[in-house]
Amino acid sequence: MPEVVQEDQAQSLGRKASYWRQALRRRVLNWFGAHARDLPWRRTSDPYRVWVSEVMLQQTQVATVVSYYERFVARFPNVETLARANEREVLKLWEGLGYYRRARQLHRTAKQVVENHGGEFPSDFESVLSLPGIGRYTAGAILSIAFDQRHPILEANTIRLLSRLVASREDPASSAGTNSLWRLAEDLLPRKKVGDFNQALMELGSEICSPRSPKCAECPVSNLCEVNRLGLQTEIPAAKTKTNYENVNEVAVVVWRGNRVLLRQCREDERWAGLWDFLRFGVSDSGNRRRTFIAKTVADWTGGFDRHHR
DNA sequence: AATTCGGGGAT
DNA sequence: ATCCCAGAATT
Repeated sequence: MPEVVQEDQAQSLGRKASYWRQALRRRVLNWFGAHARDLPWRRTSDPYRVWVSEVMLQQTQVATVVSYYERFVARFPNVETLARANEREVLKLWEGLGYYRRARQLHRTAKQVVENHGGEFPSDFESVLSLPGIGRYTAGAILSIAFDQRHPILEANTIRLLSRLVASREDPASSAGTNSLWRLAEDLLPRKKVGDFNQALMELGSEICSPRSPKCAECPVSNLCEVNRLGLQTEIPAAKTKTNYENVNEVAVVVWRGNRVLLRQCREDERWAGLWDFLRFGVSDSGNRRRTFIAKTVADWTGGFDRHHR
């Protein structure tokens, strides 16, 4: 019976995947137990402090955050003291960290927590997610670390780690790539010690599974890792497509006739496709031939003003 | 989907 | 020099 055979294969694959996940959870957690760095925010499960650390750590390296975090929670030991502070002082303690919107939103959120949640940091996902400056990553991190709730996380370290574990060729920056990584992160979660597990993945990504030359020889999950098996560490994840900025010198010519102004509609194959613009010229080449060309083009367009204007 | 927000660490 | 960092919000 084909159906029975298919069922057996599916069950077999399911058992394999289940074994793989369990082995991975166990090894990741054991490794973390032995190698976790002693970071100040790991000495507490106070949701307020976990929250402060997570916001400070957004796009900011651990080494940079430590001293800022310690100074901040010393001055504002709980959500009430932060809510009562004035914004200038909060910003002053943030000075040098960058992304200053985070400080303002942290302050706003503290006030909201006092106002709407009786000063107790909310513990349900939707409430936390709705707070200013808290997205899917930060909400999952706070709830898993502070309350051991079963929420996945996905950020710089685990994007790299998970992409390599399954040798994903998808671009992690694309929405499809991001979606499959979130799904994987969710599949991997253990039932207990979720916060430890999430932190362990990040620690592993940061300390072992580094961008350029990952230390696979020291990695506790190297023999569960598809990239390691294939030797594709330098290929995966795909390099970020860097936005290239080119300096452009342009001159725009504004031609008036009465209360009307001359515009042209950009071709589909140029920048501002389909949009209306002044006559615009690159001036990287400022030689005479270029000037002649510009003068002639302006004359042509000006001559046809009545046909082309809008 | 692409940009913006930033200062500093790692290579 | 260049890449990258415990992302979120906006357009």
